[in-house]
Amino acid sequence: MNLEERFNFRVSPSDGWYALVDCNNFYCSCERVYNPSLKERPIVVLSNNDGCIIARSNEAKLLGIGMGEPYFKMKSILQKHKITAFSSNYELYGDLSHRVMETLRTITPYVEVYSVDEAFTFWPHRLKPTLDALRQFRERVIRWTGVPVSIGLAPTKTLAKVAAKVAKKRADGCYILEEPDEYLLQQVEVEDIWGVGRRYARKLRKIGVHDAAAFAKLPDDDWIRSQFTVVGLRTVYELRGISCLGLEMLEPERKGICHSRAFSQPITNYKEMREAFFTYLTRASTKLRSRGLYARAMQIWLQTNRFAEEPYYSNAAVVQFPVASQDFFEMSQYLEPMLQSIYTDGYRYKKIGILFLDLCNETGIQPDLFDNIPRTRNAALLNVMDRLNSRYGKLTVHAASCGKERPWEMRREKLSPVAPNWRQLAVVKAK
DNA sequence: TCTGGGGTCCTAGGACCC
DNA sequence: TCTGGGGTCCTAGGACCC
Repeated sequence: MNLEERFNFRVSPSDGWYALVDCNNFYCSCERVYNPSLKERPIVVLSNNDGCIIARSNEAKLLGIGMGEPYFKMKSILQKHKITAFSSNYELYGDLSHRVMETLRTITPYVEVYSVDEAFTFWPHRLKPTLDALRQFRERVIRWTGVPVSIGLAPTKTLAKVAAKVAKKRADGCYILEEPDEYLLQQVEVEDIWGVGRRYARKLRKIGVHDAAAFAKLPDDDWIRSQFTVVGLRTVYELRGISCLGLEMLEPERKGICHSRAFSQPITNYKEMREAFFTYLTRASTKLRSRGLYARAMQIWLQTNRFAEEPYYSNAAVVQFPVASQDFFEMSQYLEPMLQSIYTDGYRYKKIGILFLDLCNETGIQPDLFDNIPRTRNAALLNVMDRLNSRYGKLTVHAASCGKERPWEMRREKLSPVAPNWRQLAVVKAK
Protein backbone atom coordinates (compact mmCIF):
# COMPACT_ATOMS: atom_id res chain seq x y z
CA MET A 1 0.00 0.00 0.00
CA ASN A 2 1.36 3.42 -0.82
CA LEU A 3 1.78 6.27 1.64
CA GLU A 4 -1.00 8.30 0.18
CA GLU A 5 -3.63 5.62 0.84
CA ARG A 6 -2.24 4.55 4.13
CA PHE A 7 -1.62 7.84 5.86
CA ASN A 8 -3.50 10.34 3.80
CA PHE A 9 -0.59 12.37 2.52
CA ARG A 10 1.15 12.65 -0.78
CA VAL A 11 4.76 12.23 -1.61
CA SER A 12 6.04 15.22 -3.51
CA PRO A 13 5.42 14.80 -7.22
CA SER A 14 8.56 16.74 -8.05
CA ASP A 15 11.53 14.64 -7.11
CA GLY A 16 14.76 16.59 -7.11
CA TRP A 17 16.89 18.82 -4.93
CA TYR A 18 15.96 21.51 -2.46
CA ALA A 19 18.31 24.32 -1.50
CA LEU A 20 17.55 26.35 1.58
CA VAL A 21 18.98 29.85 1.44
CA ASP A 22 19.14 31.22 4.96
CA CYS A 23 20.18 34.76 5.86
CA ASN A 24 22.66 34.77 8.73
CA ASN A 25 21.39 36.58 11.86
CA PHE A 26 19.13 38.46 9.50
CA TYR A 27 18.03 41.47 11.56
CA CYS A 28 21.58 42.09 12.76
CA SER A 29 22.90 41.78 9.22
CA CYS A 30 20.34 44.36 8.06
CA GLU A 31 21.54 46.87 10.65
CA ARG A 32 25.07 46.29 9.40
CA VAL A 33 24.13 46.90 5.77
CA TYR A 34 23.24 50.46 6.75
CA ASN A 35 26.09 50.88 9.19
CA PRO A 36 29.17 48.93 8.06
CA SER A 37 31.17 50.10 11.09
CA LEU A 38 29.20 47.51 13.07
CA LYS A 39 30.89 44.68 11.17
CA GLU A 40 32.55 42.16 13.48
CA ARG A 41 31.18 44.06 16.47
CA PRO A 42 28.69 42.33 18.80
CA ILE A 43 25.15 43.62 18.24
CA VAL A 44 21.60 42.53 19.13
CA VAL A 45 18.14 43.52 17.90
CA LEU A 46 15.22 43.93 20.31
CA SER A 47 11.55 43.02 19.92
CA ASN A 48 8.75 45.58 19.94
CA ASN A 49 8.76 47.86 22.97
CA ASP A 50 12.45 46.98 23.33
CA GLY A 51 11.15 43.93 25.21
CA CYS A 52 13.53 41.09 24.57
CA ILE A 53 16.44 40.08 22.39
CA ILE A 54 15.28 38.51 19.14
CA ALA A 55 18.45 38.56 17.03
CA ARG A 56 22.13 38.32 17.87
CA SER A 57 25.27 38.65 15.78
CA ASN A 58 27.77 35.77 16.02
CA GLU A 59 29.95 37.90 18.28
CA ALA A 60 27.04 38.43 20.67
CA LYS A 61 26.23 34.71 20.64
CA LEU A 62 29.83 33.92 21.56
CA LEU A 63 29.54 36.28 24.51
CA GLY A 64 26.72 34.09 25.81
CA ILE A 65 23.75 36.32 25.00
CA GLY A 66 20.69 34.07 24.80
CA MET A 67 17.75 34.25 22.41
CA GLY A 68 14.57 35.74 23.85
CA GLU A 69 16.19 37.16 26.97
CA PRO A 70 14.35 40.18 28.40
CA TYR A 71 16.31 43.32 27.59
CA PHE A 72 15.96 44.87 31.04
CA LYS A 73 17.62 41.81 32.57
CA MET A 74 20.51 41.88 30.10
CA LYS A 75 21.20 45.60 30.03
CA SER A 76 24.22 45.52 32.33
CA ILE A 77 25.76 42.51 30.59
CA LEU A 78 25.34 44.20 27.22
CA GLN A 79 27.07 47.29 28.58
CA LYS A 80 29.87 45.29 30.10
CA HIS A 81 30.69 43.62 26.77
CA LYS A 82 30.02 46.78 24.75
CA ILE A 83 27.23 45.11 22.80
CA THR A 84 25.12 47.56 20.77
CA ALA A 85 21.34 47.07 20.93
CA PHE A 86 18.84 48.17 18.26
CA SER A 87 15.09 48.52 18.33
CA SER A 88 13.60 46.42 15.56
CA ASN A 89 12.84 48.18 12.30
CA TYR A 90 10.61 45.79 10.37
CA GLU A 91 10.16 48.10 7.40
CA LEU A 92 13.89 48.12 6.85
CA TYR A 93 14.17 44.34 7.23
CA GLY A 94 11.23 43.77 4.88
CA ASP A 95 12.85 45.94 2.26
CA LEU A 96 16.16 44.04 2.41
CA SER A 97 14.34 40.70 2.49
CA HIS A 98 12.63 41.63 -0.75
CA ARG A 99 15.98 42.44 -2.36
CA VAL A 100 17.44 39.08 -1.30
CA MET A 101 14.44 37.22 -2.80
CA GLU A 102 14.65 39.17 -6.05
CA THR A 103 18.32 38.31 -6.32
CA LEU A 104 17.48 34.61 -5.92
CA ARG A 105 14.92 34.95 -8.71
CA THR A 106 17.71 36.01 -11.06
CA ILE A 107 19.21 32.55 -10.45
CA THR A 108 16.08 30.36 -10.72
CA PRO A 109 12.32 30.96 -11.02
CA TYR A 110 11.71 28.12 -8.55
CA VAL A 111 11.81 30.18 -5.37
CA GLU A 112 9.56 29.71 -2.35
CA VAL A 113 9.76 32.63 0.07
CA TYR A 114 9.45 30.71 3.30
CA SER A 115 9.93 33.55 5.76
CA VAL A 116 11.45 37.00 5.94
CA ASP A 117 14.96 35.50 6.05
CA GLU A 118 14.64 32.11 4.35
CA ALA A 119 13.82 30.79 0.90
CA PHE A 120 13.70 27.32 -0.61
CA THR A 121 14.76 26.82 -4.21
CA PHE A 122 14.13 23.68 -6.25
CA TRP A 123 16.36 21.92 -8.74
CA PRO A 124 15.36 18.93 -10.89
CA HIS A 125 17.89 16.10 -10.90
CA ARG A 126 19.52 17.03 -14.19
CA LEU A 127 20.12 20.60 -12.92
CA LYS A 128 21.49 19.70 -9.51
CA PRO A 129 23.91 22.48 -8.54
CA THR A 130 27.50 21.66 -7.68
CA LEU A 131 29.10 22.95 -4.51
CA ASP A 132 30.90 25.48 -6.64
CA ALA A 133 27.62 26.71 -8.10
CA LEU A 134 26.17 27.16 -4.59
CA ARG A 135 29.20 29.27 -3.69
CA GLN A 136 28.56 31.50 -6.67
CA PHE A 137 24.88 31.91 -5.75
CA ARG A 138 25.95 32.91 -2.29
CA GLU A 139 28.49 35.40 -3.57
CA ARG A 140 25.88 37.03 -5.75
CA VAL A 141 23.45 37.56 -2.86
CA ILE A 142 26.17 39.02 -0.68
CA ARG A 143 27.48 41.28 -3.42
CA TRP A 144 24.06 42.56 -4.50
CA THR A 145 22.42 43.00 -1.10
CA GLY A 146 25.13 43.05 1.56
CA VAL A 147 23.34 40.30 3.47
CA PRO A 148 25.41 37.18 4.23
CA VAL A 149 23.60 33.87 3.62
CA SER A 150 24.18 30.14 4.05
CA ILE A 151 22.98 27.56 1.53
CA GLY A 152 22.18 23.91 2.23
CA LEU A 153 21.24 21.48 -0.56
CA ALA A 154 19.53 18.10 0.01
CA PRO A 155 16.89 15.76 -1.45
CA THR A 156 14.14 17.00 0.91
CA LYS A 157 13.24 20.28 2.56
CA THR A 158 13.76 18.92 6.06
CA LEU A 159 17.22 17.65 5.12
CA ALA A 160 17.98 20.98 3.41
CA LYS A 161 17.33 22.61 6.78
CA VAL A 162 19.92 20.30 8.31
CA ALA A 163 22.34 21.02 5.47
CA ALA A 164 21.94 24.78 5.92
CA LYS A 165 22.79 24.42 9.59
CA VAL A 166 26.01 22.63 8.64
CA ALA A 167 26.69 25.26 5.98
CA LYS A 168 26.51 28.01 8.57
CA LYS A 169 29.55 26.59 10.34
CA ARG A 170 31.64 26.31 7.18
CA ALA A 171 33.89 29.03 5.83
CA ASP A 172 32.31 28.88 2.35
CA GLY A 173 28.77 28.96 3.80
CA CYS A 174 27.58 26.08 1.61
CA TYR A 175 26.94 22.38 2.11
CA ILE A 176 25.45 19.52 0.12
CA LEU A 177 23.81 16.66 2.00
CA GLU A 178 23.76 13.95 -0.66
CA GLU A 179 21.67 11.47 1.31
CA PRO A 180 20.39 10.95 4.86
CA ASP A 181 23.80 10.55 6.45
CA GLU A 182 23.52 8.45 9.62
CA TYR A 183 26.54 9.96 11.31
CA LEU A 184 25.51 13.53 10.53
CA LEU A 185 21.89 13.02 11.60
CA GLN A 186 23.15 11.67 14.92
CA GLN A 187 24.63 15.11 15.57
CA VAL A 188 21.22 16.77 15.14
CA GLU A 189 19.38 17.00 18.47
CA VAL A 190 15.64 16.37 18.27
CA GLU A 191 14.90 19.98 19.29
CA ASP A 192 16.76 21.17 16.20
CA ILE A 193 14.69 19.20 13.70
CA TRP A 194 12.40 21.35 11.56
CA GLY A 195 8.85 20.47 12.62
CA VAL A 196 9.76 19.25 16.10
CA GLY A 197 8.97 21.82 18.76
CA ARG A 198 9.41 21.80 22.54
CA ARG A 199 6.52 19.43 23.23
CA TYR A 200 7.40 16.79 20.69
CA ALA A 201 11.07 17.00 21.63
CA ARG A 202 10.26 16.25 25.25
CA LYS A 203 8.02 13.38 24.19
CA LEU A 204 10.77 11.93 22.00
CA ARG A 205 13.45 12.22 24.68
CA LYS A 206 11.15 10.42 27.08
CA ILE A 207 11.10 7.35 24.84
CA GLY A 208 14.86 7.49 24.32
CA VAL A 209 14.93 9.22 20.95
CA HIS A 210 17.52 11.98 21.22
CA ASP A 211 18.65 12.72 17.66
CA ALA A 212 17.38 12.91 14.09
CA ALA A 213 18.91 9.56 13.12
CA ALA A 214 17.01 7.77 15.87
CA PHE A 215 13.77 9.55 14.96
CA ALA A 216 14.14 8.51 11.32
CA LYS A 217 14.75 4.92 12.37
CA LEU A 218 11.59 4.47 14.47
CA PRO A 219 10.07 1.29 13.07
CA ASP A 220 6.29 1.69 13.40
CA ASP A 221 4.79 4.30 11.07
CA ASP A 222 1.27 3.86 12.45
CA TRP A 223 2.55 4.51 15.93
CA ILE A 224 4.44 7.63 14.80
CA ARG A 225 1.28 8.94 13.19
CA SER A 226 -0.81 8.25 16.27
CA GLN A 227 1.67 10.11 18.49
CA PHE A 228 2.80 12.98 16.27
CA THR A 229 -0.01 13.24 13.70
CA VAL A 230 0.52 13.15 10.01
CA VAL A 231 2.79 16.19 10.32
CA GLY A 232 5.29 14.27 12.43
CA LEU A 233 5.19 11.29 10.11
CA ARG A 234 5.97 13.52 7.16
CA THR A 235 8.99 14.82 9.04
CA VAL A 236 10.22 11.26 9.56
CA TYR A 237 9.87 10.44 5.88
CA GLU A 238 11.67 13.62 4.94
CA LEU A 239 14.52 12.68 7.27
CA ARG A 240 14.65 9.31 5.54
CA GLY A 241 15.18 11.12 2.24
CA ILE A 242 11.63 10.73 0.89
CA SER A 243 10.27 14.12 -0.12
CA CYS A 244 6.76 14.86 1.18
CA LEU A 245 6.83 18.65 1.15
CA GLY A 246 6.98 20.26 -2.28
CA LEU A 247 7.95 23.76 -3.30
CA GLU A 248 5.11 26.25 -2.77
CA MET A 249 5.77 29.16 -5.06
CA LEU A 250 2.35 30.76 -4.87
CA GLU A 251 1.81 32.70 -1.71
CA PRO A 252 -1.14 31.00 0.03
CA GLU A 253 -4.24 33.10 0.58
CA ARG A 254 -4.36 34.49 4.07
CA LYS A 255 -6.94 33.14 6.47
CA GLY A 256 -6.66 35.93 9.00
CA ILE A 257 -4.96 39.27 9.46
CA CYS A 258 -4.06 40.40 12.91
CA HIS A 259 -2.59 43.43 14.59
CA SER A 260 -1.70 43.17 18.24
CA ARG A 261 0.90 44.82 20.41
CA ALA A 262 1.74 45.50 24.01
CA PHE A 263 1.68 49.10 25.25
CA SER A 264 4.81 50.79 26.50
CA GLN A 265 2.87 51.71 29.66
CA PRO A 266 -0.44 50.28 30.90
CA ILE A 267 -3.75 51.91 30.01
CA THR A 268 -6.09 52.49 32.95
CA ASN A 269 -8.93 54.59 31.55
CA TYR A 270 -11.57 54.16 28.91
CA LYS A 271 -10.67 57.25 26.91
CA GLU A 272 -7.13 56.11 26.19
CA MET A 273 -8.28 52.56 25.55
CA ARG A 274 -10.74 53.84 23.00
CA GLU A 275 -8.02 55.82 21.24
CA ALA A 276 -5.70 52.84 21.29
CA PHE A 277 -8.32 50.60 19.69
CA PHE A 278 -9.06 53.10 16.95
CA THR A 279 -5.33 53.41 16.28
CA TYR A 280 -4.99 49.62 16.05
CA LEU A 281 -8.05 49.47 13.81
CA THR A 282 -6.37 52.03 11.57
CA ARG A 283 -3.26 49.88 11.25
CA ALA A 284 -5.09 46.57 10.91
CA SER A 285 -7.48 47.84 8.25
CA THR A 286 -4.57 49.45 6.37
CA LYS A 287 -2.95 46.03 6.28
CA LEU A 288 -6.17 44.58 4.89
CA ARG A 289 -6.43 47.20 2.14
CA SER A 290 -2.78 46.94 1.17
CA ARG A 291 -3.36 43.25 0.43
CA GLY A 292 -6.63 43.87 -1.39
CA LEU A 293 -8.59 41.80 1.12
CA TYR A 294 -12.00 42.14 2.76
CA ALA A 295 -13.07 40.65 6.11
CA ARG A 296 -16.44 39.19 6.99
CA ALA A 297 -15.74 39.18 10.72
CA MET A 298 -13.67 41.10 13.24
CA GLN A 299 -12.49 40.03 16.67
CA ILE A 300 -11.02 42.36 19.28
CA TRP A 301 -9.45 41.54 22.62
CA LEU A 302 -7.73 43.18 25.55
CA GLN A 303 -5.66 41.83 28.43
CA THR A 304 -3.71 42.91 31.48
CA ASN A 305 -0.05 42.07 32.11
CA ARG A 306 0.26 38.33 32.49
CA PHE A 307 3.64 38.64 34.22
CA ALA A 308 2.53 41.10 36.86
CA GLU A 309 1.42 40.09 40.32
CA GLU A 310 -1.99 41.64 39.97
CA PRO A 311 -5.35 40.11 39.06
CA TYR A 312 -5.33 38.99 35.44
CA TYR A 313 -8.18 39.98 33.18
CA SER A 314 -8.80 39.36 29.51
CA ASN A 315 -11.85 39.54 27.34
CA ALA A 316 -12.80 39.42 23.66
CA ALA A 317 -15.68 40.18 21.32
CA VAL A 318 -16.51 39.20 17.75
CA VAL A 319 -18.74 40.80 15.14
CA GLN A 320 -19.93 39.57 11.74
CA PHE A 321 -20.14 42.29 9.10
CA PRO A 322 -23.26 42.27 6.93
CA VAL A 323 -20.99 42.80 3.91
CA ALA A 324 -17.30 41.86 3.73
CA SER A 325 -15.41 45.07 4.40
CA GLN A 326 -12.02 46.79 4.43
CA ASP A 327 -13.60 50.14 5.32
CA PHE A 328 -12.18 51.74 8.45
CA PHE A 329 -15.15 54.11 8.81
CA GLU A 330 -17.70 51.32 8.63
CA MET A 331 -15.75 49.18 11.08
CA SER A 332 -15.45 52.12 13.46
CA GLN A 333 -19.19 51.97 14.05
CA TYR A 334 -18.90 48.41 15.33
CA LEU A 335 -15.78 48.99 17.38
CA GLU A 336 -17.15 51.23 20.12
CA PRO A 337 -20.05 48.98 21.26
CA MET A 338 -17.73 45.95 21.13
CA LEU A 339 -15.20 47.69 23.31
CA GLN A 340 -17.87 48.77 25.79
CA SER A 341 -18.99 45.16 26.10
CA ILE A 342 -15.54 43.90 27.12
CA TYR A 343 -13.94 46.84 28.93
CA THR A 344 -14.03 46.74 32.72
CA ASP A 345 -12.79 49.61 34.82
CA GLY A 346 -10.13 49.11 37.44
CA TYR A 347 -7.55 47.07 35.53
CA ARG A 348 -4.15 48.01 34.15
CA TYR A 349 -4.35 46.91 30.52
CA LYS A 350 -1.13 45.90 28.82
CA LYS A 351 -2.02 44.53 25.44
CA ILE A 352 -4.83 44.62 22.90
CA GLY A 353 -5.39 43.20 19.45
CA ILE A 354 -7.63 43.16 16.41
CA LEU A 355 -8.10 40.12 14.18
CA PHE A 356 -9.87 40.00 10.82
CA LEU A 357 -11.36 36.65 9.91
CA ASP A 358 -13.13 35.01 7.04
CA LEU A 359 -11.25 36.95 4.38
CA CYS A 360 -12.06 37.23 0.71
CA ASN A 361 -10.98 39.38 -2.21
CA GLU A 362 -13.17 41.83 -4.10
CA THR A 363 -14.86 39.16 -6.22
CA GLY A 364 -15.98 37.24 -3.13
CA ILE A 365 -18.13 40.06 -1.70
CA GLN A 366 -21.85 39.33 -1.37
CA PRO A 367 -23.71 42.63 -1.52
CA ASP A 368 -26.55 43.34 0.88
CA LEU A 369 -29.88 44.69 -0.32
CA PHE A 370 -30.25 47.02 2.65
CA ASP A 371 -26.69 48.26 2.62
CA ASN A 372 -26.54 52.01 3.25
CA ILE A 373 -22.81 52.54 3.77
CA PRO A 374 -21.29 55.04 1.29
CA ARG A 375 -18.67 52.50 0.25
CA THR A 376 -17.37 54.17 -2.88
CA ARG A 377 -16.89 57.50 -1.15
CA ASN A 378 -15.20 55.93 1.88
CA ALA A 379 -12.92 53.84 -0.35
CA ALA A 380 -11.79 56.91 -2.26
CA LEU A 381 -11.01 58.78 0.96
CA LEU A 382 -9.14 55.81 2.44
CA ASN A 383 -7.16 55.42 -0.74
CA VAL A 384 -5.90 58.98 -0.43
CA MET A 385 -5.10 58.48 3.26
CA ASP A 386 -3.20 55.27 2.55
CA ARG A 387 -1.10 56.96 -0.09
CA LEU A 388 -0.25 59.91 2.13
CA ASN A 389 0.68 57.60 5.00
CA SER A 390 2.85 55.39 2.87
CA ARG A 391 4.71 58.42 1.59
CA TYR A 392 5.05 60.50 4.73
CA GLY A 393 4.95 57.83 7.42
CA LYS A 394 2.27 55.91 9.29
CA LEU A 395 -0.55 57.91 10.92
CA THR A 396 0.39 61.14 9.16
CA VAL A 397 -3.34 61.48 8.49
CA HIS A 398 -5.81 59.55 10.63
CA ALA A 399 -9.25 59.72 12.17
CA ALA A 400 -9.62 62.01 15.20
CA SER A 401 -10.76 58.97 17.23
CA CYS A 402 -7.13 57.77 17.33
CA GLY A 403 -6.24 60.57 19.74
CA LYS A 404 -3.27 62.87 19.68
CA GLU A 405 -0.79 62.08 22.42
CA ARG A 406 -0.74 58.26 22.49
CA PRO A 407 1.58 57.90 25.51
CA TRP A 408 1.08 54.11 25.42
CA GLU A 409 2.71 53.83 22.02
CA MET A 410 5.52 51.34 21.46
CA ARG A 411 8.91 52.17 22.84
CA ARG A 412 11.71 52.23 20.26
CA GLU A 413 14.54 54.04 21.94
CA LYS A 414 17.33 52.30 20.08
CA LEU A 415 16.13 52.80 16.54
CA SER A 416 18.96 53.12 14.05
CA PRO A 417 18.97 56.43 12.18
CA VAL A 418 17.85 55.00 8.85
CA ALA A 419 14.90 56.03 6.71
CA PRO A 420 12.74 52.91 6.71
CA ASN A 421 12.05 52.88 2.97
CA TRP A 422 13.18 54.54 -0.22
CA ARG A 423 10.25 56.86 -0.63
CA GLN A 424 10.67 58.21 2.88
CA LEU A 425 14.37 58.60 2.20
CA ALA A 426 13.45 60.89 -0.68
CA VAL A 427 11.21 62.91 1.64
CA VAL A 428 13.99 63.29 4.17
CA LYS A 429 16.36 64.53 1.47
CA ALA A 430 13.82 66.97 0.10
CA LYS A 431 13.40 68.70 3.46
C1' DT B 1 9.64 50.14 35.99
C1' DC B 2 10.81 46.99 31.84
C1' DT B 3 9.03 39.87 29.52
C1' DG B 4 7.37 40.14 20.91
C1' DG B 5 4.07 39.55 17.05
C1' DG B 6 1.87 37.12 13.37
C1' DG B 7 0.78 33.15 11.25
C1' DT B 8 -0.55 27.74 9.77
C1' DC B 9 -2.19 23.03 10.23
C1' DC B 10 -4.28 18.94 12.56
C1' DT B 11 -7.42 16.48 15.63
C1' DA B 12 -11.08 15.42 18.74
C1' DG B 13 -15.48 16.13 20.04
C1' DG B 14 -20.06 18.14 19.85
C1' DA B 15 -24.17 19.46 17.17
C1' DC B 16 -27.06 18.24 13.81
C1' DC B 17 -29.10 15.57 10.00
C1' DC B 18 -31.19 11.44 7.85
C1' DT C 1 -36.99 -2.11 28.07
C1' DC C 2 -34.68 -1.07 23.82
C1' DT C 3 -30.39 3.15 23.33
C1' DG C 4 -28.17 2.39 15.10
C1' DG C 5 -24.82 4.22 12.20
C1' DG C 6 -22.91 7.27 9.07
C1' DG C 7 -22.13 11.76 7.25
C1' DT C 8 -21.00 16.89 7.58
C1' DC C 9 -19.84 21.05 9.68
C1' DC C 10 -17.95 23.82 13.26
C1' DT C 11 -15.00 24.98 17.12
C1' DA C 12 -11.52 24.78 20.65
C1' DG C 13 -7.25 23.46 21.77
C1' DG C 14 -2.75 21.89 20.83
C1' DA C 15 1.17 21.64 18.07
C1' DC C 16 4.36 23.95 15.04
C1' DC C 17 6.94 27.87 12.31
C1' DC C 18 9.78 32.40 11.85
